[in-house]
Amino acid sequence: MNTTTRRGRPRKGDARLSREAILTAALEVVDADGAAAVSMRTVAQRLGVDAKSLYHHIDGKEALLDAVAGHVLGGIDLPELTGQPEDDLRAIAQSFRKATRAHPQAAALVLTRQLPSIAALAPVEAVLSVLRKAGASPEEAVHLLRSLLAVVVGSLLREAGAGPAFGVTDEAGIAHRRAELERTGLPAVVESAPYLARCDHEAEFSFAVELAVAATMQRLATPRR
Amino acid sequence: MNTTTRRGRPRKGDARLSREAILTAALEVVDADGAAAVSMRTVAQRLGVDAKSLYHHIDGKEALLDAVAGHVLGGIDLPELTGQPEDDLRAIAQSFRKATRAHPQAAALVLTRQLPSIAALAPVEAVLSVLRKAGASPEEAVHLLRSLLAVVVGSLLREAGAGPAFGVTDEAGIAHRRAELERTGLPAVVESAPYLARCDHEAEFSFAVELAVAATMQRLATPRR
DNA sequence: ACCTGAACACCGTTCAAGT
DNA sequence: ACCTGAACACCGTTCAAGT
Repeated sequence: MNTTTRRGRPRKGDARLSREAILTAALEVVDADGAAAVSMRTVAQRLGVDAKSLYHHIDGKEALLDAVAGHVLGGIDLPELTGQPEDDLRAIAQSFRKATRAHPQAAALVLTRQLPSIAALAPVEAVLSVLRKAGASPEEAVHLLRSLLAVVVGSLLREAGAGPAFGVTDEAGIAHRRAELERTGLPAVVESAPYLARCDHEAEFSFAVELAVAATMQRLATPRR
Repeated sequence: MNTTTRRGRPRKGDARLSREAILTAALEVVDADGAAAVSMRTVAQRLGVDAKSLYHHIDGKEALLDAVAGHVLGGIDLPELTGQPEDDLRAIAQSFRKATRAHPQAAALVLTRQLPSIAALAPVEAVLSVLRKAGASPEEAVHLLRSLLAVVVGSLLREAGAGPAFGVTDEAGIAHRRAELERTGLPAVVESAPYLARCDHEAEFSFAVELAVAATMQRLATPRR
């Protein structure tokens, strides 16, 4: 036991409060107890500080959550591009997934907040440049980018447990869910119930990305107008 | 001015409080002031009732929001199927969009909540049956369904102003956004800035759906394994 | 059966002080 | 320049009453 813990007036000579420290503390709260557990008070407590002190460094709770989301998104580790458009698009999508999987409890935050566009610029530049090299016009590249982003966001949102989902990953739950689906009596649902009841998120993500990449390449191969 | 307004003890002989009435009131609050404005107190006030009374009909705030989301999702008006798989998939996607556009402020709620799978069963049955008729196996139909759902959810989430977005719809904002994008100096971003700065949500939705439907049909035309 | 008063343990945020 | 005490106007929710 050393001198780092104190009661009462905390951290006299310790590191000062800073935007960076607040952000880190907030992310710790998210990772530990989920995004719903973030409050000015819980974050401040983790720093041994009064909640009101945070306002000297951050613009309020909404701004704090935006900053956390931006921070996670900024953690994307983009792949080196190979020049093979299909491989590169796949790899960028996977790096996006990796960034959100690093903080599962923060995923919904990242996918759901209106982010300051700047935060996501690096991956956007990467996708656009791959599409341009593959023959897309600057305009078409934007449409394709948005389609790809929709697939990625929609898939990761399902994985984060937000958004409409049907499948479940634990063996116990699958059987129950399957029985539930079969009881609906809807013919196509019943037929697909065994597959609808389970969900391998990684496989589904890859499937969806694969489909989107194939569609993209197919479209670029077809001369337009 | 008639006798419907009262102060103090409200609605003596009026319609009784009910789950249905609470749900409607909550949706009114969402439509009027956004999902963030929903509280047990604001909803109760709209019914001329104490907040605590709601607990006799609903399981708490989270359950209330789930119910509102389910209610909006339940308002989907599915198209009659034509037997043309591509047309049918497109039409189902558009009916999904229509349901969320009917309550724009509730869209994020619908797209973001872990819904009781039952709520979305009708559209799921529709999509699965179209895919089966188009030649998909029960298993492949599920993967394709999930991919399509991801595209739809991701696109609508962008439209709802949640999730990462770049474009803007008002002429005033577009110029500003464009300048901002050009200042980044990222070559592909700069090249596409004029298109990146604006976003026609309906067109982007249709584009993404079109791409996904094309990919789906292409895949079903290719014999698997 | 349904509604509420009193009460509790929380929130985010402002502002005038304190060092 | 940075932090906090006092204070305000909110939250969701429980429980013991009241009708």
